[in-house]
Amino acid sequence: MKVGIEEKFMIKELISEKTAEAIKKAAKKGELGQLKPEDITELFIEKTKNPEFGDYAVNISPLAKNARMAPPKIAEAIKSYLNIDDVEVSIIQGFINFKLGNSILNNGIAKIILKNKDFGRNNLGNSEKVLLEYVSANPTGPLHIGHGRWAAVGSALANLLKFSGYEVDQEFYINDAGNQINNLGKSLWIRILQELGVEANFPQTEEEGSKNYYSGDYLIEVAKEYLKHNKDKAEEFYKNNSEPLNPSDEVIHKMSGFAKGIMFKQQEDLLRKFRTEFDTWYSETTLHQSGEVEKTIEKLRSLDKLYEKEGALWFKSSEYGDDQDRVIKKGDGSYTYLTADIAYHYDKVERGFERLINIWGADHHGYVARIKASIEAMGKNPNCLEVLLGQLVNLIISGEQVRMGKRRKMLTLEDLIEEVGVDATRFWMIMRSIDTTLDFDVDLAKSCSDENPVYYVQYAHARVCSILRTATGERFDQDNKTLLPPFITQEELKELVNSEKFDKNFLEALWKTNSEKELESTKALILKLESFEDLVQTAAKTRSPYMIARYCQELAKDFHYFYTFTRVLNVENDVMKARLCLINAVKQVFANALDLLGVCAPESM
RNA sequence: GCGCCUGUAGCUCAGUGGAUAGAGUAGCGGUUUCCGAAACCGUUGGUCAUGGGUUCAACUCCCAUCAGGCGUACCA
Repeated sequence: MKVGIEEKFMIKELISEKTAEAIKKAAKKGELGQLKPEDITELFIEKTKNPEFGDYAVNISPLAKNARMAPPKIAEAIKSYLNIDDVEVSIIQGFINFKLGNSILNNGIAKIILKNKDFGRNNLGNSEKVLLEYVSANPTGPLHIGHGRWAAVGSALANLLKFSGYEVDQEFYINDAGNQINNLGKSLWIRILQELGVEANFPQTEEEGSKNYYSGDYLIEVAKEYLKHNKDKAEEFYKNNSEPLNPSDEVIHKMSGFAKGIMFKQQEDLLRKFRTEFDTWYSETTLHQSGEVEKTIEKLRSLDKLYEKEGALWFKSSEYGDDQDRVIKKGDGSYTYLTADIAYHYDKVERGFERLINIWGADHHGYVARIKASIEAMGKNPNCLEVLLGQLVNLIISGEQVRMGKRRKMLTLEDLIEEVGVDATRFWMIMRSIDTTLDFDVDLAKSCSDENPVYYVQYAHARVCSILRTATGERFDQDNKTLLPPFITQEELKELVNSEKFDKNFLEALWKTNSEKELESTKALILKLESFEDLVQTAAKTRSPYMIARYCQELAKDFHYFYTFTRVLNVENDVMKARLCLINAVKQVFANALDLLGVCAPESM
């Protein structure tokens, strides 16, 4: 079956277009007072607050100013030109309300069956080439919970943007150069010495430089791994480096190289397990080695954006809105972190990406102005860079807040996933707007109870599947002790939702009932399903995967409500078929939505 | 001091300048001979931090104040 006109449009679009037409007609005829057709602003179609009013509504009060008429009169004038098939139009004060008829609702289901996996897909992005960078952790230790939030949100956002017609590349910038990497090497050296039985300790106080070491236990394993293959080498190093805290550059280099290799591999493996897949792993070191960093400096120099002061080289970022100028090359001749980052972002633009989206922790927000300044200084449009600043994560364990410290003992992302599972962790990480500090309640996320929104959603999906299984399974007749044939065979069920030959007429049976509850719950469910398309666009536009998570909860709610009042099986055959088709649509929408989140939609649980 | 984020029900959070500010959870009271009760229904609970301003209309926009978080490096 081909997609008919009715199935092409979202209900909101349909109402919006028809209303705009009606307003234009009324304005042309001079029935809207002073209002001219060009005064018409974008109409805001909303769901009604109260179902008694109808299903959708548009508030025409904003037109009152230009028209110089009372809102109810405006509404009356517009209404007389408003004619939408199978939609009842009514007026209450400044609102025009729309009540949808059955055939519009049936079309909503038909659209889902026809579009299937592509229901919700749209072309908002218009193939814009996006580089989405997130996580970008230092390879100096295990990923922590905060990284987990960006991994979950970032990968979900990537899915969402792709679904909305953007061409997305996901990238992880490996901060594998600079001081922290040296510190990592020095720290590993101490662990290796300890494994060799040498007296070697991390500095204990800040004065002694404890901040410059990674004293977490995880390096013990790395030290053991190193010694497995390089024991002789380590002993040889020790002969020439008797002071544990002052190894030679050669030792530091070897140690940091080994450690970061292992750390990076661990991060990569964990992220994959967490369903976060990057297209590119971009190493900071390669930026230095390829001369990209030098080239960037030369470019800025040639544009007269650099100057020397107090033995350092500065970038005039304050010319572009930054609070102050920034050091590009330190007094000791080395570069700051910013320098490579400028080169990196310039490279992103040079690679042909039209939009750069970064997810950064809020603790990096001071960086936004400098990077934007550098993009502008290099002659590109700084607005192509969108930085999504996410607030941090607090862990709640047994009702108490546990603060994360990088260099102390901590709960890593791996531990969390181990305890809570990938699905629950992802859902919890995604379900809040990134503007708010996330309280991650480990006990709640772990609990397989009604308190856990993940299971609430997954349970709804499993319930749908359970009905479908029951529908096609043989039944045992208690009274006669015999087996009855299934309600419907596998083949019949498949035919019912076959998008090739789909005939929506049989959906009329959904409305045969006289039960208010059945009608109401069926209608609410269909409206929720239909609204997914619009929601995806809003979520993509505002870069808000959390909206998808909320939607899943709402859909689950509407389905459970439907389930409670409306039986699918053991009803008249044509009604059953129509309802089976409806719950198939529910299953499909859950699958599409959960897929965007990277959360499983289980058949049973 | 300055900058960014936050402040909405006991708790965790939604809310696009528009109708009586919503959900989950907690509390209280109910619902299962019948497709999965990991569910559902009802009910209690609000000075939308405070004070001004703009607007026909403000939780929403602007200003100030208060509170919390995060920044404010020749660290990354």
